[in-house]
Amino acid sequence: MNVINDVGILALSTRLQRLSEQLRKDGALIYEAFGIDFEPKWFPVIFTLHQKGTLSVVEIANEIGYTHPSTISLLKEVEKIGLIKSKKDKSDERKRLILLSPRGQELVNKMQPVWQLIAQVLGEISDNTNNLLKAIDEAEDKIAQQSFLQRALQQKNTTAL
Amino acid sequence: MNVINDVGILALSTRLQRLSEQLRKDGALIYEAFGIDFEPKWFPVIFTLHQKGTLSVVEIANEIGYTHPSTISLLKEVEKIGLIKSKKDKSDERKRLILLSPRGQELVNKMQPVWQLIAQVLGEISDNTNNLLKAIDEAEDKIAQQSFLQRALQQKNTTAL
DNA sequence: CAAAACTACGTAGTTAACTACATATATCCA
DNA sequence: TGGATATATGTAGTTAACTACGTAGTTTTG
Repeated sequence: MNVINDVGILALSTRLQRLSEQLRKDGALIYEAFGIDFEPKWFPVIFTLHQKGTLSVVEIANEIGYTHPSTISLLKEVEKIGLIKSKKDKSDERKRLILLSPRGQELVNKMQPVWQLIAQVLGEISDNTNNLLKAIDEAEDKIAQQSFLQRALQQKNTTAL
Repeated sequence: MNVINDVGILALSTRLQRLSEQLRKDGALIYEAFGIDFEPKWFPVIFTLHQKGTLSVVEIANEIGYTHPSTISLLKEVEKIGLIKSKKDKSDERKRLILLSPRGQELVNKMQPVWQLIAQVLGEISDNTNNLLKAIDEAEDKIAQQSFLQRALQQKNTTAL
């Protein structure tokens, strides 16, 4: 992976993706090592429900930053293994309200110390001269002010490329 | 995206992935805005060939940090639109040697100023109190010393969870 | 020097996200 | 108050990575 590390900023997206995938893969192995039947990709959904209680499909999607179809398929998985349950919202028949099942709650409790350990180790990995998590926050803030595309188009015009 | 931003480090992988995707999407739009028929995902392959000249499939895969099947499918795409060509290695009949076609070379030349602009804008976005690219480098260094999994297992044993 | 092991490439199938579209219900306003 | 618009959910198909496996050529070694 020489070239891609060397071009630096140009391959930023590739680098981000690679690191993300690596962490997720090891994450799966960590749950396994603790004898917990849980996949890292379920974390956003389960943790959000743990924090917020009962939410609709779209509310969950917004919380976790995924599209609603992706969220639906995640919900299907975790519903299939019994971590959540769902019911129609009686005041709005379009909505399906999702919440943790007792088994889901139980699993969350069991995972708490593991999450704590994971958080500690991830903290260790990402806290360096430049803190990775803070760097993400800061970059996302910048993009929120003006997107990557907008910035590029502005440059294009000012430099008359 | 409240909850996932709030849990901080626990959702690191998700955050990395989200940012990566966002950059890639805007990247595609930038090439389009410059009238260049090029997809961000081709960048690692094309740039590597630009830098290194002629390489085999597996060599490219190693350079860009992808598996060789993924690399093959990328190569198929860029070969289809004529940016690269390939030939059998005569000293090792198993190998297929890949290099930029004249048209690929030409496109690279045309893209140089755009890459420069992209690099500048990405630099702007990622250079904050915590520099994102450096933070990635530092985190990957740490992982190279001892993986996320190994660190977690070590913790597990010392804390007798 | 032939069998075993290894390397390079390729294909098939999987996965986890996406976009586009469809349908049902709710809300708004002329 | 009913027709237009908006919202919530769901389905189908796409994409871009992956793993697993197979084949062909190369190298090593008993």
